[in-house]
Amino acid sequence: MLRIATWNVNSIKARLPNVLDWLRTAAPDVALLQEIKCEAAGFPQLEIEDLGYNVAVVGQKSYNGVALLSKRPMTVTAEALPGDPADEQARYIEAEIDDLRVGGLYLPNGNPVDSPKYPYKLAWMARLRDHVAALLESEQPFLLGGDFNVIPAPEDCYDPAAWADDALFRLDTRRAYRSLLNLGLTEAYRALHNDPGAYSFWDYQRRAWELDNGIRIDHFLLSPQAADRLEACAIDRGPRGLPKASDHTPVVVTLREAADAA
DNA sequence: ATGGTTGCCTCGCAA
Repeated sequence: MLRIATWNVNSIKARLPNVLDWLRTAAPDVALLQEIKCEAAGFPQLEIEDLGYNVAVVGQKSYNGVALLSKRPMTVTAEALPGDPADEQARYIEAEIDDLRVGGLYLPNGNPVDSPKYPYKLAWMARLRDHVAALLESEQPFLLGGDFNVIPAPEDCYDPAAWADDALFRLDTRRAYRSLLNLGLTEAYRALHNDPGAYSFWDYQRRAWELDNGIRIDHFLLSPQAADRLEACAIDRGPRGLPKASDHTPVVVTLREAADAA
């Protein structure tokens, strides 16, 4: 089995004890981290390597930033989402691990929707769609994991009406997300569970965690060849309830090995 | 109730 986690840690420096504890106990084979909020030189590489991970980082000062951790050998295949060389935001990292292509992403938030941030989000999603189309051409199994900043459906939100015009839920956002899925991808959690209220993010404000006012925005999208190997997908709410928690909690997908595929 | 919280490394911006 291959277990892959995604977690928006909201600053790797502020979260290091929580992240190290979770990696030790959950011990995923691969971990995709978002919002590390530091440059590659400031990433706590040694502490994570001590847990048995190879480390690849696409960093940025203060904002964004993604990392890919793998206990197995990996080859980095991309350090930016193709399609806009002028885009300097650190939001995408991709590697080959065994026969699997793994992309870790931090999709733009997009709020406020009447600012340039929203068109940037939609443009980023269009670039992601183009990149997925290219990956599908190869027929190599692949998986995208990360903070998509997209609430796919009303059951993924504690109060859909309140979020109707938010950049994470408005119609144009969900339309772009569906057009990505319609290329032939499988969203791992929803393929295996039909429970409403399975959230991955709770705002720091307004006692959102205590009231379970959450949203589900951290996802795994699988190519057909990867979806054939999908075994499980789970949200680990544990880390969100600990002191000094990130506002996101980890999601873990389990794939059968290539040799075990049906 | 246009509030509230966290992290960046500033005295505001992003989420």
